Amino acid sequence: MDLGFRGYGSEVIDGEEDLVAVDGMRKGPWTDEEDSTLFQYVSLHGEGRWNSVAVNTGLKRTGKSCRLRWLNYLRPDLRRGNITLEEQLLILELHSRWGNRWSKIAKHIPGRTDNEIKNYWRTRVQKQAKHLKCDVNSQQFRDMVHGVFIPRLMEKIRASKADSAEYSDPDDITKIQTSCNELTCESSWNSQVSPISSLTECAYSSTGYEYSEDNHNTLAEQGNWPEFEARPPGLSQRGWDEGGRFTGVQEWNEESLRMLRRHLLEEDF
DNA sequence: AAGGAGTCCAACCGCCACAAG
DNA sequence: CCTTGTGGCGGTTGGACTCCT
Repeated sequence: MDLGFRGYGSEVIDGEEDLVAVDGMRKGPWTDEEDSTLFQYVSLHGEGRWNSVAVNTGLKRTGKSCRLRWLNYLRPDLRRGNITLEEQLLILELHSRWGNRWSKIAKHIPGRTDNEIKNYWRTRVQKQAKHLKCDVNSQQFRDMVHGVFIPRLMEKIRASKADSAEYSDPDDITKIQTSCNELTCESSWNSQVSPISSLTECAYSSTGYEYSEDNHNTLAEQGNWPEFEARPPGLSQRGWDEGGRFTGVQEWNEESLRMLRRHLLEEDF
């Protein structure tokens, strides 16, 4: 059965004894035969009761292992291939809201597993944070995500869409903005989605303003609180400390943004 | 060509929540 | 209430693969 697997080591012959746990259950990479057995069983009987899957099929795998293999690899609705720009955008946005709630994030990205998203985050995003000497869980990094990574992704999406007939006018950023907003603010999302972005909250806190709808509306009416770029007077002009460490939203200015963008271009994030 | 370093990702592990008995 | 079984989740690991020197 060819399911288009891209995994490695689907046939294990040598060292087979290393793959058998003390309870007689197999461990390690799945063989094509095991995959086929599990696939046929779940296709026929549906998901759930994973321990009974192992019992009824004769697979020497734990229920947990069967469940994981199905969810992360055999499920027919899985998408294959690289994470797209739009998916990256969603991951960044959703992670900024929910943190490491991988399964919750995965539910909003059709065809992608929590494992895939988690791997993407750890290998790509955390690497960036490490290079920038920035804690991935810090407010600073969240600021960077919203202030630089997301705009950069949106620009990339805009550039790629500009090649298609759908977005024939490459200068029309509004269309892309709308497209991205649709991606990140769909009404189908559940009510736990924050009405304001963490970026906005952060921008408020950096000024000493408490966020409230009244405050927000007043400032918006005055036209001086558009979003991230709105930086109240008197804040530092530096975005980096002496050690090359990124220092956060209160330090945003043109120079710090240029430095960060240059770094990202070099890294091709 | 070789081998060391870095990357990617499938799979495992431990913990937790929840339901049933 | 406990205990046990089960499924789900996030963190971590290990090995194949790729890149770089």
